[in-house]
Amino acid sequence: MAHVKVADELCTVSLPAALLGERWTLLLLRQAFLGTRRFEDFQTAMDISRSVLTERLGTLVEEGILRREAYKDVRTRYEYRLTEKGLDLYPVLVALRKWGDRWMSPDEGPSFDLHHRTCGGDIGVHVSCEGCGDVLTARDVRVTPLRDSPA
Amino acid sequence: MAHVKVADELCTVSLPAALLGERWTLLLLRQAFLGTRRFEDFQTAMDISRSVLTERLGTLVEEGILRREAYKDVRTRYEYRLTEKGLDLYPVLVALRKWGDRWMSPDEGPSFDLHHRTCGGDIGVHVSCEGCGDVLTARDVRVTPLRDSPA
DNA sequence: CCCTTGAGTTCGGATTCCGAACCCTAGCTG
DNA sequence: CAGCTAGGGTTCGGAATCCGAACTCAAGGG
Repeated sequence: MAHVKVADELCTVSLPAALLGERWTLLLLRQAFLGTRRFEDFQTAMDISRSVLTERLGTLVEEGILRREAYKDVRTRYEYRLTEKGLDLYPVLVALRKWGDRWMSPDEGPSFDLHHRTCGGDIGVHVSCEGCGDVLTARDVRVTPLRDSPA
Repeated sequence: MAHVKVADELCTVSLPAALLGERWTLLLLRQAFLGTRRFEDFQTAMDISRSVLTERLGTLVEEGILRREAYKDVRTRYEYRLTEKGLDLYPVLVALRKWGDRWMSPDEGPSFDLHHRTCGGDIGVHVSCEGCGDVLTARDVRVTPLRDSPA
């Protein structure tokens, strides 16, 4: 995370935003959630330069979002797999996807579908109130500064 | 969106990922959702260079996520406000925040709280099945490629 | 008139990114 | 066993971005 200074006002939005808002990182995670695991596969799927890929994979491993693991195929290979922490980013990616479906959908429609593995239903993401259960939008939420209010 | 080629495999995850995964963009949106609207306020709150801020605000306006509007204070000012399309990114930001709370929380805890405006309850984001209503994780979801399967 | 403020623009130097070439190790091939 | 190939990187020079600081420009204010 080269530009963590970007988020030096320690905040639980800006820290992850600084990490994920780095070129390629979100794309890389998308690819990981689609099942890509090997260096070569990331490289060809995303058409990213090898040096930058090395670096990004490295940061994500450092951050504990991916785990680098050797395994025996016909010979020793390495794979990058999502950790618990990484898998926990799923809502972010799905939210991105839902937004993309709605606002940036290419004419041919999305390139893959998501369904509930057991019942086959569509997947959704919702911001909701843990108290009353209502589904909320930005306007229904009140922000309360806790420390030195940010400007 | 300088590096849209990054996402030329047209996909409703990679398009937004390429847009938001650009340095500063997510931070800028966080700031916008916190209520920042003016050039100067963004600049000082995020400590971003003015030229890059100009450019980022520009792309977000082009993309229809922000709207630039003149208004009369003591004199004519400009503000950048979230459009409908922009507001609709809220789940992404909240998902980021939730993940940050869980995995990157600084010792002092988060710097602001979110509550349901009407009932005061906590805010959550969940991936769920629109069919059966279950809350899902990445492992509960099946991916079905629709076009040329991406490697 | 001169000063200040908001909102940018411009510019030189520092970073980061890119593509292409190179390296190293294991297994296979003959 | 010499040589070839593939996966997974590293290195390098040039191109694209980013940064901080200074400059611009218009509208009030004193």
